[in-house]
Amino acid sequence: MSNIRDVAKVAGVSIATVSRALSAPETVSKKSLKKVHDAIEQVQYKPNMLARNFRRHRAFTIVVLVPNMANTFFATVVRGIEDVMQQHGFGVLLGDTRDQRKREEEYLKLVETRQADGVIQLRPYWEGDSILPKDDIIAVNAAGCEDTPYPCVRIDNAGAAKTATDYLLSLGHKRIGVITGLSENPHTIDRLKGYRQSLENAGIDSCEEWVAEGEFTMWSGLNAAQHFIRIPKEERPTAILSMNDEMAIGAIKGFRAAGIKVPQEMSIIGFDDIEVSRYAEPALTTIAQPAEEIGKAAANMLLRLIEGKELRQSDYILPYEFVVRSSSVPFSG
Amino acid sequence: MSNIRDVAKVAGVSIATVSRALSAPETVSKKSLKKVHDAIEQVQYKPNMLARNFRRHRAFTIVVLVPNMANTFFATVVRGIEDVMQQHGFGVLLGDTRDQRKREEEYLKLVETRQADGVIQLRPYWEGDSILPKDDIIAVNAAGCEDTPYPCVRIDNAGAAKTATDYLLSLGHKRIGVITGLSENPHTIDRLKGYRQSLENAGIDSCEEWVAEGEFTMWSGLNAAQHFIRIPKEERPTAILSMNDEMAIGAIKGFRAAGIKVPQEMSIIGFDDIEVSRYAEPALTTIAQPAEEIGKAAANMLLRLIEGKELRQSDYILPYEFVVRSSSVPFSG
DNA sequence: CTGAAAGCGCTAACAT
DNA sequence: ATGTTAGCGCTTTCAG
Repeated sequence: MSNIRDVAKVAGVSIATVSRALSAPETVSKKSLKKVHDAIEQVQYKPNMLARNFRRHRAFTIVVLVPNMANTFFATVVRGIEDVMQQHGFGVLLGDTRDQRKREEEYLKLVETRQADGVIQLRPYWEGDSILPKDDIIAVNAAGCEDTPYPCVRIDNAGAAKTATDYLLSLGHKRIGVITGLSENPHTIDRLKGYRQSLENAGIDSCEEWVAEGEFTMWSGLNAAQHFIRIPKEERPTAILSMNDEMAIGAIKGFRAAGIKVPQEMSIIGFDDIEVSRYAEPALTTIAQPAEEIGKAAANMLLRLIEGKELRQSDYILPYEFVVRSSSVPFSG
Repeated sequence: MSNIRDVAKVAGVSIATVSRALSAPETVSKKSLKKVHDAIEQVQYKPNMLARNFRRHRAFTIVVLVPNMANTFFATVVRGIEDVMQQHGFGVLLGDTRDQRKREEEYLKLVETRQADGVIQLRPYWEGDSILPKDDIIAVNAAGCEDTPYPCVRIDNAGAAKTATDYLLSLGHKRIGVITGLSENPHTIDRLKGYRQSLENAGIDSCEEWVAEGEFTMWSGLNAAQHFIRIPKEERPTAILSMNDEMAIGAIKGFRAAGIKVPQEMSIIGFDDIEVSRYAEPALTTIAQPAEEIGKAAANMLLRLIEGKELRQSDYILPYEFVVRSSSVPFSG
């Protein structure tokens, strides 16, 4: 393994010149530059980034905290993050936390011990259960919720849920159910707000029976369907807003298994617009979050922060789209 | 930011003792240990891993090369890798290559420049189009194919494809189609081998028309369905083996759109057993790859290699499972 | 534009 | 069991 000294020797220049030739070529004469490059070629020099980063007090690495990498939505956000980070010469360390606080802490240590320069958190901020914000830790939240006390890029969750519910109302549905995430989850709270607002505007009293708690997994969506199936048909919602696509897919499975036709007897709207949703049977009407864009925006924010720059805004809201497909149809009493 | 020197001063010991207290506590007296820990607490010392890794000539980081992180199967393998790595104090750098060779090379540089100690490649080895194996780069292939010229953990792809085809045969199907990945993709080759073997054993001449080329995406699966739909009904396969679940899901969508009933008129078998497959309509019969286990095994292999140990075997084959669900039914001519 | 030299924070001989 | 000390490979003043 050759080092900068070997290159200097072969090139007949000082190590300082070699160093400059690599990190600030414009400050070196063409002649020296050529000598250095030839020498690098000759001794097969590969700079030791471990040494370089150490010296520069920068890891050129960030860590991303993901509740579950196998979730397509999260994976897509991470792709966006990774794309801009790699363009800027930064590596992305994967922190699949599996919803465990201990793992979050473990990964955060990478930042405290300088192995990473900052962190992007994909779990929404949760008062009383959040390891961020933290002094001396540069962090950005991606795809989070309202009132996140550190820089954040997200969509208007309440607005999106309201849009979807409004749409169901416009189709003539009067009893509209909702499948939520865990009740304390901020996404649940924000989206429930929009859902309730919509019903209220329409003069409909929302009913406790219409709310089924899930946990953002297909399995829990299927479970939630059971809840609605148990309600007598005359009182049962005729349409449901699911707070993500996974649960919507699970719920469809549940309803079909019970002989309830989707969408004829039960309209369903999802949230996120993951890739499989358009291939679901029926194709899912859903709120499309710009997952990759969210990731990119979060990455750019974090880079600015790492470079010590100011942020133009610290609650960056991206537009969502409402995508109508086949899982939602007019009410047919 | 305090350093080891500050700790030593406060504790009244030498920096060597502090260093040892952290990395080899058993070689330090209880008394010194306590002094050190108290001092660490007092000055809020956090070791600078950048310095430590530099000094130890090790990044304690690996990089994983993934063709597409948004693919659930890959994401699950990565989870397995990450789990093992984090238990061993190693970070996992994400290298989403988006099927671009340039990106692969970019990420491989992280190993050459010592920012990572090794690499796990999730793209199958491809003669003439592979950046691995490479001298001085410690690498393991995960979920790859036969005859990979560097350490590899995988399933028996040919055997799995044969199992699935045999099953279709046993259900009475005589015309059995297959949706492949790109024709040069080693997975395509290995699995096609099993498929052909099965037909041959049954004395059936496999027909070129029965093979539709996809590229492992839902969209290409839907496309492949079009191919089969164009074949006159009397000659059309009555069952299809798809080389992954995504394409199977796309194909089902395609057949349904054309009014062909799945599974009544067309049985379909997938490959991988990603989570959504059991929620598909109909639930997918499929080859279940032990994705997370593959990741864990690959991670353990890589760790041994990084530590300079020998491998017990360099082509590690894990068992697959054949999962029968509702997308495959007996032939009903 | 170039070179000499002083470390960055830590580990690992080596000596005690 | 502990301390002294010499770097790891690189960047970055500071002179020239």
